[in-house]
Amino acid sequence: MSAEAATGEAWEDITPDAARRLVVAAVQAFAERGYHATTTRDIAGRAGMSPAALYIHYKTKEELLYQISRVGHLRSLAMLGEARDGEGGAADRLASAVRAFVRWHAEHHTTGRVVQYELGALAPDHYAEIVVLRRQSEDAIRTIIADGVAAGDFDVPEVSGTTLAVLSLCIDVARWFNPAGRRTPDEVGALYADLVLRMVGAGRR
Amino acid sequence: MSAEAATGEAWEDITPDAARRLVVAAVQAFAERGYHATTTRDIAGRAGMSPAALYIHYKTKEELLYQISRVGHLRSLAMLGEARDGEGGAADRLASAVRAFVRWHAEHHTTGRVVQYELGALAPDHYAEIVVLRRQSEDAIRTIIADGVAAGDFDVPEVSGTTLAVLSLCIDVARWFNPAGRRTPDEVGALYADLVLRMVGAGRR
DNA sequence: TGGAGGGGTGAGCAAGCGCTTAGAGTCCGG
DNA sequence: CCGGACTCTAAGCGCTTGCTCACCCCTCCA
Repeated sequence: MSAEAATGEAWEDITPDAARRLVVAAVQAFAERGYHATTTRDIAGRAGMSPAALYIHYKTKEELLYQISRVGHLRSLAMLGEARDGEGGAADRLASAVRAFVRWHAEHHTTGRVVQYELGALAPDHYAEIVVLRRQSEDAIRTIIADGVAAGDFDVPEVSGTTLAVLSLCIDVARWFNPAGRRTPDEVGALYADLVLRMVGAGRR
Repeated sequence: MSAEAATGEAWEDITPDAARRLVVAAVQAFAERGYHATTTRDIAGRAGMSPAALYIHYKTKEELLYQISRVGHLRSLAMLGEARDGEGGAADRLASAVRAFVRWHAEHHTTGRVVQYELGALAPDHYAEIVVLRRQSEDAIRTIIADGVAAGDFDVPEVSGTTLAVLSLCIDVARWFNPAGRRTPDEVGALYADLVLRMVGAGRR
């Protein structure tokens, strides 16, 4: 199945409705201001509730962040794992992975910003768990690139460094993407897929 | 003069010594924890002073951040401007710019993190000023790429998008670079310069 | 020698934070 | 109809924050 079959955004699966509204509000506030500059009063206000209501559904403010981070990372991993295990050569799979990953970060740049840039606010045990997920995502990309090199389809002098570069490109989209800008998520995805294939020297042989 | 002649790190030019120690302490604290999670007590403690001493040299906590951000951005701009105006073809100048920029972000990743990721904590007037500097840095890279396309040395379907991609690569180094890691700043700079030249299709013709 | 100025500290202020608690309202099952 | 569970609010607590102030010490100059 195509890696581009992106999982739905939103947090529709979160119940009850109040818990979902809090998560959505937290994502927006964390993305705009960062975890530490966001207050529980701010989150609750955006969700149309009192600050105390937050603690009915979540143990702490940090647990909200953890939930957002975990779900976001699991989605990333699912997307990249799907691309790695897809059919086709390494070039097709790499292009597919980049298109999907870039598009996700563009379409869900608010979630992306929280997921990628608020790691430092996680409690140590939560952080350790998230790091494992991030490592697995990195491994998925590295595997595709290594496959390409092994098959002679790619010309890559340094697989790990190149893997990091590919991830940097994809992740950083969350930082700069502007929905009001001139490029759609699909357009950025396509451009970046092409740029990445050039980086790995696909098609030079 | 070569763009790689990087300006010195450090903040040696800041006087008096106390003001300099406060800036150095602030850079470290902001890089580790982020602006909002850093307290004035934390900064002052790292500088070996009392919290009140901070206000002898700086009007507010935000002014400290602004100073760090402004100097960092001016250094970036000087570096990139120098590369743009350097001698040689677009490929040489682009490679030079990327090598210098990446190396700077690797060597000074603490400053780099503050400069690139704590923009949201700046006061509106300071933020507006910094955005101008960032735009100029982006323009420097775009100019080199446009020159390459015009000269027929580059094969770039979308100059602006590619410019953003190049900046993403360079900037993101500050986020992940680890001095204890296996790559030196020079090695990352060289790898990234190569990757960027492939991205713009230099040497394909 | 005394005063001014610069640099610094300890103590504190006003504001705000994350989180808790007592009480209220609603809904549902017995 | 009543009691329990769930959800929520108003009010508040203990603590921390950015910043200020009164005072002190040291150096320099007239």
